[in-house]
Amino acid sequence: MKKLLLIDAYAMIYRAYYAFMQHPRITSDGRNTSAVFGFVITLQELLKQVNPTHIGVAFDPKGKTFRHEAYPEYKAQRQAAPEDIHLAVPIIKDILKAMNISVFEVNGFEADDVIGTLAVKAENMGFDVLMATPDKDYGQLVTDKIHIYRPRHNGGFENMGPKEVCEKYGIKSPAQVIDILALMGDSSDNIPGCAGVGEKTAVKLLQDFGDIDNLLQNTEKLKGALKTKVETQTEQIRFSRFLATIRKDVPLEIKEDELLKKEIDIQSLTLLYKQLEFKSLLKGLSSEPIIIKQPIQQANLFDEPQLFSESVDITKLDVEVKKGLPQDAKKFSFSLVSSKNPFQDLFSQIEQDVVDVYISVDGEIVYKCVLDEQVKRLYEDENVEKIGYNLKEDYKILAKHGIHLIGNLFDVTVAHYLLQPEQHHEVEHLAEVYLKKECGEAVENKVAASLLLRQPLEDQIVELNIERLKQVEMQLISVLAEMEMAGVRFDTKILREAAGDLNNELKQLEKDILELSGFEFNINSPRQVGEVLFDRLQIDSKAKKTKNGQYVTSEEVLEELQDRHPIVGKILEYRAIKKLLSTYIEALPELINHQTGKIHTTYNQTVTATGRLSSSNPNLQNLPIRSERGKAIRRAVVADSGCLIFSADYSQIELRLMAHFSGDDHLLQAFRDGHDIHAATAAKIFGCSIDDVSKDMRRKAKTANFGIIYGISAFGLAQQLGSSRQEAKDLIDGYFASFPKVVEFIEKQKTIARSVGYVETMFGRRRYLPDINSRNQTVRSFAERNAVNAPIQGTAADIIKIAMVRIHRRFQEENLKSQMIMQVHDELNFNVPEAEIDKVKKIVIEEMENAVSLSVPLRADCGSGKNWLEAH
DNA sequence: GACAAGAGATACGTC
DNA sequence: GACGTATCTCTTGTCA
Repeated sequence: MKKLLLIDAYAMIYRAYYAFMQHPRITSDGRNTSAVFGFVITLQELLKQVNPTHIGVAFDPKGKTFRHEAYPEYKAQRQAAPEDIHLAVPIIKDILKAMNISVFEVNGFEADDVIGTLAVKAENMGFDVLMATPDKDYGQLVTDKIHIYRPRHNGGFENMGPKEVCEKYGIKSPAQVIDILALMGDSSDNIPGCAGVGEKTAVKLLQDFGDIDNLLQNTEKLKGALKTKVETQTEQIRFSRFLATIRKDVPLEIKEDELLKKEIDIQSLTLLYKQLEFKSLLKGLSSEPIIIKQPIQQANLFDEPQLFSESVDITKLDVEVKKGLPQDAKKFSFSLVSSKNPFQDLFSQIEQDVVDVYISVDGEIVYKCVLDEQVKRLYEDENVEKIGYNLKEDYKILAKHGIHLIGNLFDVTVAHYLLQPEQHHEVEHLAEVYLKKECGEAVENKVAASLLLRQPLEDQIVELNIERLKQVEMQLISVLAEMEMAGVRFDTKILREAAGDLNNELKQLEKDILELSGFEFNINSPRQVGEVLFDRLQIDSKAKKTKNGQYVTSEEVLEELQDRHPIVGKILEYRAIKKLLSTYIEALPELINHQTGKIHTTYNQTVTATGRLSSSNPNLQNLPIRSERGKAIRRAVVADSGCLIFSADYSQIELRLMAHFSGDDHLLQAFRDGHDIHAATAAKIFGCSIDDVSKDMRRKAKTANFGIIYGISAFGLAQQLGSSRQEAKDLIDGYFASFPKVVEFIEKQKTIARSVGYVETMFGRRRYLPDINSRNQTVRSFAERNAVNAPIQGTAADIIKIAMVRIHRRFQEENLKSQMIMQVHDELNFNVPEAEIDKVKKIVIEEMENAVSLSVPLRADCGSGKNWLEAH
């Protein structure tokens, strides 16, 4: 198989150069080598991943191209390339020469055109072609045999064939990329496009008309402003298409043996790398290890520069380490930071010297060192406590390098989260508050600050008597890191099929809605929907408005108005489908990591006011489950081959906590007897036996139970029930009469909050409620509801965190391959090899149900299946 | 004055 | 009650 890798040199150089903007690479004599270094790293990564048989690199020539001749403004707005890039180009060419890689540069043509021509010729000669470039314009060249290899922001590359290109824009053939660009324009290339037309409109026009020629011949079919825009800019659109078209007929010969990947000239390359001070790259060239002695960086920490003026040889670290270990491990605490590394954006596989490791042993001197065996030994020493900030990120980066961060962790952001959950937790901020010092952005300062912050934070933790909670949270850091790394597998086929169906439905609905209304408007705009429904169609004379004078068009409002006009139901359905498509079905596949094939969410440990986790990028804690259509998404969450998804969730944990906290006899008894809690609640409120509870009674009781936990008002309850305020009030009165101790608990919480200004969970996690004595009733009521809800929601969070830590430990102890992959507040999900199912089930249920002892039993339900939906 | 980036609103998915 | 994300729309910042 002949495989040709073509690289757009400038595009890659720019990308690499800017990736280093924050922390440029400067040689000892002051040269900025970021562009060269970044390019070489990218090249190595490409060679490693693609393993091509043939390779070529294309440069843009100096001077004008045929596009400039036709259009003087072409790329005119572009700033001149930074001097460092100019200087980098000849060096990069030297490196390529030493690597025996052919360079192409054709006067009058850009690199795109050269690559386009080479790609087509090579395809005809039987090559598979990969074009390495971040530039989206290349999409037009893609065929079955010619793909784009596009660097991803989170590292790695995305292989884009015709399918991916078409999916990206929602078009039918890659050639349409030209028309998209011609319509929407491209500000970086100064392709004018059609003013007022962006990507969305361009795609829509192409879906309707196929191509630009057809569009321009049929402009009478367009309406309104869009019609005017297109008709007045016909020439510009045609010309934009000319500019956007990559040429495939550049006069150049393609010689197979020139492209052939050859041996590199190690001698020349070694010389170049030495001049450039590329230590890690040099290391990769020779088989002999190169010992690097690096002076620590100067740092002006807390305006005491004299501490840092002396250069300390890194080998001194060796001495320090031995001195501190292991007799007096406590004294030797240090911090590691690498989370803000600019390289993370570019690569997931990070070169050795790219991870900056900063270590401090006393909060004064900070060592910058190389990630070597010695450092690895430290990290993996369980007797050494690791202090830092955002340790979860560090844990993951180190894991990529085969280093396992073990021993006690102390993350200052997590510690502060326990003390002041709703404040900022950035080290910079903490340094100001607790150390009264400016810390700034510099990593070395933040490292030192972390170390100095440990004691004051620890003191406060002891003062609040929440050491246990601290221990749980600190142990949770590595559990979460492992979960994030494990990732969640999605079956993209299921998502694609769902996307197809739903897009068709959406299109039909859009058509219906616009027809029914008789107006052209954007259904995605709540404002426009409101205007159409209430101003034009006048379906409700006393429509509610928001504080900004806009009509309210929420689901809740529209449901009330369904009978007034058939358009209302259609809009609701449109919104439901649009939500599924844009938030889940179309967004999730984009987040799949190409190396692992999985989605790696981030669990935020220091975000919520109550102690819950949150999940982002994507949020896996709000994947649909209630609607039938939405279930397809959970069906797409699948196990690895040979594995099952195992799911376990706490049954009614919050109501059980209410029973425990309030000590209400009926609630306690109902849980001890294992009754259906909502039916039991209904029986009590309505004064009948549990067998006589009707569906409607149960529904009301269930709503009341929710209301109690959330502390919602009679008004809110009425909304939930869809009943009158009086009826809701009667229900609440009935509830309170039936469960007097619940009332007592609620009142007690409010009293506590009023007197001390905060409430606590069972484990002492605090939530401060400064508004509890506000004279504004709305504000005060909100705080009062928090006084009830926070301890319940927060204790539930504490409990599941304890369970997670214990389960993770048990998995390790018993050498299981099973992985915890998701947490959804009261539910844990696992990827489990089939042979381990029974063991896992036993461990998980045992640890969840025994995480804490309450006056009611804690129950966890579970199930397993090939996908998440089945496991429920 | 045009465009991009950011902020705020609105709506809606979950527990 | 607790979240995060998509989208629209308006405001603010940047640059010519």
